[in-house]
Amino acid sequence: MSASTKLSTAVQALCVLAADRGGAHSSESISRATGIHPSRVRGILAMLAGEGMVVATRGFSGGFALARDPRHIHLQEIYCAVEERKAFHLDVTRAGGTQYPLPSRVNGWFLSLFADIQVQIEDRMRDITLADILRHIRLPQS
Amino acid sequence: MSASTKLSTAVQALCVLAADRGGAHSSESISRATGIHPSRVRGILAMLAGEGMVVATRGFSGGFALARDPRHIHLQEIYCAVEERKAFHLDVTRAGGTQYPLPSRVNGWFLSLFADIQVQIEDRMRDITLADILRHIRLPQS
DNA sequence: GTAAATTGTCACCGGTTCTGTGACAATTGA
DNA sequence: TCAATTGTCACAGAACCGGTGACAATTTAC
Repeated sequence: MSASTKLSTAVQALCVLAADRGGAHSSESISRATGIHPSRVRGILAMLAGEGMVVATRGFSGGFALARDPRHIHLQEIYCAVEERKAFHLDVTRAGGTQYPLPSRVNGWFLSLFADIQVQIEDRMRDITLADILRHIRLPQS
Repeated sequence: MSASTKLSTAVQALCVLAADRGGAHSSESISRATGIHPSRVRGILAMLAGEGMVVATRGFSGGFALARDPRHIHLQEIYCAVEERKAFHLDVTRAGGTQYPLPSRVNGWFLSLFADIQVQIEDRMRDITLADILRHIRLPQS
């Protein structure tokens, strides 16, 4: 994994919110715009709300809205909010201790390399804002 | 996922081969050094043999041996040989055509971003050779 | 105060992928 | 001829992911 589809889903939902910042959008309406199941929309936007990118209000006429200007929402934030596993994940649980020194040495080296690459990727994503994405995909304004 | 354990396994096996280039190493002996199942060793080294990094000889006193100097075996080659899926994979099969224009636009944008990142990662791996890895892990010479 | 709308969250199912393992044909040298 | 070895397939178990439904908690409208 891996960048799963969660990242894409999150960005799609944010695009809907950014396209009309007049009021709150329900998960139902976001689902109509994207084809994503409402429960999934709620689950993913709840993660973004937990990181302060989105404001979620319950109850009648509730829904989701952007908490900030799209120019100040960075792709790296979105990525970190929805992806718990790193892009390059290496399972080291099976590196059998001292019996096999080679696997643990190699895995240790890989872990530091992957951490390095991860930083590189996140730096790259830190330079991309939601406003940039909106500009590139030329969202058909509703 | 995505850098699976296959990459680590491949590097471990190559380290064994590089540590003693005198003769061929059987999958059995590589298994003893790494704890990896012999069948798995064969499967992964067969991929590397297909890309010309390793020479595999069948029959009595057969086995695997490096085909080149470790200074000329690059991590990027190993990675491409064993990993069929890209690190950043995005499943776009579910982007439902014209009914939902937003998902396909966002996914298209992501695909190009991920392709870019993939190039960055592979460039990084192209600068690392098997000899570099051996130096860093200080392989206990047999 | 009651009802409706909405989020938050959990649980379940089905599909896919990965790993570990065994088995066996093909090949090669003694 | 026989033993050793690769190449390759198949199978099971685990883990993960996406899709879906259900329901409690919360808030507004009336």
